[in-house]
Amino acid sequence: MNGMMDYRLHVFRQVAVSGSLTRASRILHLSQPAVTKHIKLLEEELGMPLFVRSSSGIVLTDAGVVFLQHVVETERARARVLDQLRAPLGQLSGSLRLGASRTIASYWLADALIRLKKSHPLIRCDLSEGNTEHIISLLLDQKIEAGLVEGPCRRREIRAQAFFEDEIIWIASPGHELARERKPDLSRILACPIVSREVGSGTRKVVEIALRQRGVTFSRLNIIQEFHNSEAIKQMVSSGVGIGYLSRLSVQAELARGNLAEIRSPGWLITRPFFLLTAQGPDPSGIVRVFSDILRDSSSPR
Amino acid sequence: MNGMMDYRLHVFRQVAVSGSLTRASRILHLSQPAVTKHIKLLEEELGMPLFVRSSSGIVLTDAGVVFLQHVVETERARARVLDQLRAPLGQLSGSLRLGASRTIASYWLADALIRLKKSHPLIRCDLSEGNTEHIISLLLDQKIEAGLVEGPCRRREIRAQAFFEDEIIWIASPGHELARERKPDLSRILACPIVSREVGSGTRKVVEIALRQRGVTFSRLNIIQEFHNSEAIKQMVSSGVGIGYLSRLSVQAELARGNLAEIRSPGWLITRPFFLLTAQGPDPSGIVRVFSDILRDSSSPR
DNA sequence: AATACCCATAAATAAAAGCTATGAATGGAA
DNA sequence: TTCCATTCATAGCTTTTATTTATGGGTATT
Repeated sequence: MNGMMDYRLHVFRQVAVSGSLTRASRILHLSQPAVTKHIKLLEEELGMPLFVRSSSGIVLTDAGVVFLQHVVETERARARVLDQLRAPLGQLSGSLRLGASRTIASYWLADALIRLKKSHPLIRCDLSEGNTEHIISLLLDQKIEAGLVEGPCRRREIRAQAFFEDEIIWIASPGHELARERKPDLSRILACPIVSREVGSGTRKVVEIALRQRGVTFSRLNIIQEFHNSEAIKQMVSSGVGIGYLSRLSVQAELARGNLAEIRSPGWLITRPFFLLTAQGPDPSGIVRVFSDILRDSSSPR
Repeated sequence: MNGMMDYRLHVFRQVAVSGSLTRASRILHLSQPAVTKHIKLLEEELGMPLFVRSSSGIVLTDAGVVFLQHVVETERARARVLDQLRAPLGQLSGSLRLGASRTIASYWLADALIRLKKSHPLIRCDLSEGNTEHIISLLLDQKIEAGLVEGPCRRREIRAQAFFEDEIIWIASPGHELARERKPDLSRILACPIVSREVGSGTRKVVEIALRQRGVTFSRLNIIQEFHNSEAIKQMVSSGVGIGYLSRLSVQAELARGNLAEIRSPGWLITRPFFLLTAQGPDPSGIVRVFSDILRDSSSPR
C-alpha cells in the first residue's frame, strides 16, 4: 500500500536524501527498478532531469536541488495544515498513556510529542519505558492506550502499524581505519573488538539475524563489553576501544559533530520497522487516533 | 492520461471549486463514480470528511475549506518553482510568434504571457488573432510557432494538445426571472430574445451542437441581434434586452461584480477544450517547449 | 581479472484507477 | 400525489499503472 497523496514526490525526496536509488528502495520497501521508474516518470513530467546518473551512483542536478527544497517545504506545510485541521477535533483534553521502547523514547518520541502538544495542548501524556514484552502486557492490562516498539506483534487483540524504518549502522571513532575505507569487508568487522548491546536487546537481535543471513554466527564476534544503553556504547566507541552498532537515529548528532564515524558497509542496510501498537476495537476518546495520525505524518525525521 | 504528481489533490480542487462531483467529473473528463472514489480515498487518507453530502449536492466542510486553501497554495508554489527551474534553461532570448483565437487572446492569454515574461524576460512575443482556420494556415506557412484555438485539428503536420476546458454558460441581466430560478427549462430559454455571436463563431458552433443533441435546431432561437465580439453582447444582455451565451471565462469579472447573472441550467455544462497547436517535429529554439509547459502548469484560471 | 556494487531494461504479475450500469434519496413540476 | 430529472453511492468488469523478479552493462575496488 502506498496511501500517500503524492507518492512519487515522497519517493523523490527519499532518493534525494539517501543519494542512491538502491538505498532509497530499501528504505521505502520497494524494488530498485520501481524507484528507478518513479524517478524517470517524475523527470518526464517535469521535462527536466533531476539527477545525473553514472554507474557509480546518482547526484542531484541543480534543478533537483531546488525541486527537493520545494518538495520538503510542501510536505512540511501539509503536515502543519493537517495538525491544525485535526486540532479542533481535539480540544479533547484527557490523557494519553503511552508505552515505548528505550530507543524510541530517547530518539524519536520527542518530536512526535512536541507536535502533539502544539496541536492538542490539553492532552497530558504519561510515558512508560520498557521492552516489547513489557509494553504488550501493559497494553493488554489497559495500563496504556498505545505502545511504540521495534518488533512486530502478531496477537489478535492488538493492532500493529509500522510508522518508521529504523536503520542500524556500524560506528567507530573518527580516526578508525574502517571508517575511512569505502567498502570495508565483513571479515574486517568481525575481527574488531566490539562493544555491543546486551542479549535480548531488539537492536542486537536484528544484527544477529542480518549476520546469520550472511552465514555468520553472532557468537563469533569479538565482544569486549556489553551495555544496556546506547550512550555508554557511544562513549566507548568514541574513545577508540572498539567498534559498535547502533540505530542511525541515536547517533545522528554525534555523526554530525564528528564525535563518531560511520563504517560504510555497502549492501548492508540493516533496518527494522517501528510499530505502533493499539488495542483492537473502537477508540472512544479519539486521542489515540490523533496520536497515530501525527506519527504517520512525521514518518521521517525532520 | 493523468500525468500529474498529485492527481487526487487536483481532482479535489476541481470538485471544491465547482461545488459538485458531477460537474467536476465533466470538466476533468472523468466519470462521476471515479471522482466519487477519489474524494472518498482522499478523505480516508486524511482521516476526516472534506464534504458534507446529500442527494441534492455537496458542500465543503470547515476542514475542507482549510484544506482547499492549502492545496491551492501548494499548486501555486509548485507552478512558481517550475517557472523558476525552467528559466535558466531559457535565458534564451528570441521571439515567439503566437496565434490565438479572439476569445483565448482576450481572456486566457494574458496570464500565460505574464508568467512567460517573468520566467523568460528576454523572449519577445508577437501575437496574431484570428479564427481556427486562419491560425492553422499561419502555422503551416511558418508565420507563427504556436497557435491557441478552440477547435481540434486533425492534420498530420500539426500536433494538438488540449490545455484547458472552457465552459459556456447562459447569461442574463441580474434582475432577469430566469437568473433567479433554480432549474429553468430549456423551452423558457428558447422563448427569450437572444443576443448571439455570428455564424461561424466557435462559441456559437458549440452551442448549436449542444442544442442539436437535445433535439433543438439553432434557427428556432429568437435571435434579436448578432455580434462579432463578446463585449457588445455583455452590454446588451446587461441592459436586459435579451439573454446570451458566453464563455464563463469571459464573464467571470461581470458575474463577480453583479453586472451579469448566470442562468443555471442543470445537466447542461457545455464545454469545449482549448488546444495548443504546434508544428510536428523538433523544436530547435526551445521556446515553444517553455511556453507549452507554462500553459500546462496554469491549466486552470488563477 | 575478478568481484561487488551501481543503475537500466524486459517480461510477467499485482494493484489501482477507470467505466458502465444501477440504486436510493431529494426536490421541483405536472 | 406522482413523476421526472438530478444528486451521490455502489457493484462488477476492464484497462491502465505500479511493482517484482530476472537480467544486463558499466565502474570502481581488490
